[in-house]
Amino acid sequence: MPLTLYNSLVREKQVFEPIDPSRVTMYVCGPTVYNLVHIGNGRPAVVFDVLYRVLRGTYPQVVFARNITDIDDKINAAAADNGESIADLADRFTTAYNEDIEALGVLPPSVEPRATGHVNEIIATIETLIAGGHAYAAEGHVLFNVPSDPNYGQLSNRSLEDMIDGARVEVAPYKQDPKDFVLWKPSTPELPGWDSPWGRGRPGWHIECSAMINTHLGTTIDIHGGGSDLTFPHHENELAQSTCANGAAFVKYWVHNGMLTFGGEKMSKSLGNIETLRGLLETNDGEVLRYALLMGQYRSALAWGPAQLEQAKSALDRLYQALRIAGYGDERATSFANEPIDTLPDAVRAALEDDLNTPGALAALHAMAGEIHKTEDAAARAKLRRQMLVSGWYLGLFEQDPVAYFQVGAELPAERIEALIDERNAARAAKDYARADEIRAELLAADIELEDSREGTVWRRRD
RNA sequence: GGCUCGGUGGCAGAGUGGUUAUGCAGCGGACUGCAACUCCGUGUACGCCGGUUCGAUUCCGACCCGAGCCUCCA
Repeated sequence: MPLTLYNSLVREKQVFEPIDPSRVTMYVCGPTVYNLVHIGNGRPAVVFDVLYRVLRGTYPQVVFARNITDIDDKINAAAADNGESIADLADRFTTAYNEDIEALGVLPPSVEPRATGHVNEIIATIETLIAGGHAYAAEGHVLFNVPSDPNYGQLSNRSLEDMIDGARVEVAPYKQDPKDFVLWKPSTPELPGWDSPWGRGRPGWHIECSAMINTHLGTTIDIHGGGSDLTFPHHENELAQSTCANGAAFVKYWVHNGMLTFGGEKMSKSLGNIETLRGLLETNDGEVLRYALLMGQYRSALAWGPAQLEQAKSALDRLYQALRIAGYGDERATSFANEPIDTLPDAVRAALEDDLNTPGALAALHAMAGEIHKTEDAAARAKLRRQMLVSGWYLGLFEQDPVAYFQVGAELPAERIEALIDERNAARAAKDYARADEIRAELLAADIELEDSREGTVWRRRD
């Protein structure tokens, strides 16, 4: 089965056929780094990480760029508030972002370009647009002339007339057309800025991505990803700029992830109903958060909340439980890094290749876990365990030792726990159940739970 | 108002023109000294109304409801 992806541009699922199978290119919009990211920002990081893993398992070379927007009015404002440079502020939050998504098991992209590192390319792109009659300078600004692009609106599927109706923005006097958008804007002396043919200023948001894609990936790329809320205006504008500047097709497959909802509403900074990733990581295993993000198909809105987190935790526990009893050795999912996609169990592969049906893949994983429990055969268990771990690599799960998964963070030292277990088992052997239960209660008071089995007693941390 | 996408059992969430995932929670049972883990069983789910069809949750139409975008937003 070939990989299919839902292409937002044509609004249907398509078979993925790369422009050049020897070099697949993907670009995903990363964060604007002016504060800590929230869990909603974690969704595209995780979703496109899974896609990256699938592509890597299928094609010999995948160039994946995920940008950092490090010049922006909010960054300027935050830096001014803190009395620090925008570079220092952006560096801090870039580091924080990478730490946070690493905790979600997200692999580093091939390249992580920053807007401020591409000002020359941005200026060059703007000059090309001006030369081509697609942009004009006015009062220190440079604007993209929307009517110069006959295809404008194709991605977000709206006509120019539609846009005028809903326009909620004040029309600046220097705009030739109300829909024109900024490529370059002037900076006051106290604001960060770069010299340009139009005076000292800074780039607009959309042009960064166009310039960075050109620099790192090429004029026409296979996949452009990002949140569905970026479709308009950000991606529509990128598409217009790049197509007009390059005179070539820009993106073959536009892929957009749906939003996280909290209490039925979109989780967003403006509504304030957000939870920072960092905050969630204080009380939750990153893999549990990742599992929760994978519980829904990436295009759908996904409900987020404490109940969903509990569900994710219980479900992931069940899978780790199966890995544990299957005899784990030293193998983890990372032991199977970059295994070709044809080593995946059919059900998992079929699900992932069907527009990244991660809930389907997780269901297949649970089926494997059930089989592990139902068989006594060590070879069968080993095979199933291997299948689970390979699947885990593709999903970015099972990166922990299955015993450690249940034990990290325990209040008591392992030696103390083991000693109590030995004492309890001696009591059980002597049929002194009162003492045995006393010990178990003592451990439970320290949030340590015991599991007895024929192979002996194991302990786990209770959450 | 325009453009999208949805409404599936208590919750989350796949999927399919007929055999109706999966997980969490609940209930009953097995296992266990008791638990835990695990296993087995259990719930006449597909917004509403028509239409097509031998048969629709799945296709078509209308309606109701919800979410997203149209301003920064993943």
